[in-house]
Amino acid sequence: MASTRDRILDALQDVLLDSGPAGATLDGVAQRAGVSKGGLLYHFRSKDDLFTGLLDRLSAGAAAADAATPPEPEAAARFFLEGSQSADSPEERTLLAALRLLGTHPPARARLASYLDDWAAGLRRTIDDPVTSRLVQLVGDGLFLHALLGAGDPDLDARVIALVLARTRPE
Amino acid sequence: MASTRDRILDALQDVLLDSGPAGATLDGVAQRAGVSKGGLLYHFRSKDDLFTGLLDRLSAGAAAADAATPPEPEAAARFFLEGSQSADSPEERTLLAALRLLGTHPPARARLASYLDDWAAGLRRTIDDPVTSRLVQLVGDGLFLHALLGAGDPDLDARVIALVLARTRPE
DNA sequence: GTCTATATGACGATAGAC
DNA sequence: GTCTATCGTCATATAGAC
Repeated sequence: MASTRDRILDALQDVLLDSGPAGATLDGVAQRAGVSKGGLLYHFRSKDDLFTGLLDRLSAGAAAADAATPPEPEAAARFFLEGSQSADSPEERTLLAALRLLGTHPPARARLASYLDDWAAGLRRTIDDPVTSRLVQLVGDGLFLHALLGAGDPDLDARVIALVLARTRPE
Repeated sequence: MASTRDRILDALQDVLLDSGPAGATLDGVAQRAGVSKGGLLYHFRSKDDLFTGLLDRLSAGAAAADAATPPEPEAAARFFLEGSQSADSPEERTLLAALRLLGTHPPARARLASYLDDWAAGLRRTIDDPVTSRLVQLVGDGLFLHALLGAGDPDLDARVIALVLARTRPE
């Protein structure tokens, strides 16, 4: 059973994803969550507090992603690279929503930087060579940026991924 | 001599870069540009029109970047990768300001996607192998994302860049 | 071309009933 | 715990003088 608090954060994500921070008003979020503005403000004292709640949810997801990273180098790299391309899972939705807070909510920048770093912890742990590990991370983040902007060429990207994965295999 | 119009767009960039979209009010931009709000609205009919003006300036910069790409594959890749790490030039400032419009101004997403694509046109033209060219682009965009969030490890990144550059050299 | 003054509306947050 | 009602503030945009 989802708590009202969680439903409010879900609504905040929805609003951020389809109207951006400009549409993320207390009224708008409350309406989407099916509560009144007063009800919302009982759970989150201010708009800042609401945004902090979303970033906390994001941080919680980072630990889960780290734990889900496979123990084999190539599988870990594939897990990371393929996860960078889409926005299907609930965790990805939270990330995309949080990215929209950049510029609007100053603490978002540092929290997102930590998130990217925590996510790549699984790569550093699994892949011995730090240069290879960083290469995988940078390519993944590049893919993520393109997915964010709705650009990218799936076929070509698949070939780049294959090239990078080859480097994770012992020779 | 900079026109008033240009000075207003400069002011918009300044405001976006240090207060984010929330601080980008007509009053704030006008004050920074040294004109009144009425004066601003003579040059740009609405806030939307003002944002469009910034995105037009960005598009103009993409063509210049393409033209500035060196004709040799490795030099082109180095130009791209090193340009992805910093935010010094006027063009980079325009890009960073435009990125802040994501979420606030819906058309910004597509315009930014085109910009990234136009920027990489120089790579596609110079580097024969499309997979290598795309690899350079993705790593560059990953570096850019990290620079944007203020993260990154310069020494390690330099080693990744060296690795990628090696692939642009004929064997 | 640039200004001042003002109409109009939206947002964040508080107070207090239920 | 959730609601309605309301206050104060600030933003966009218009109108019209200079």
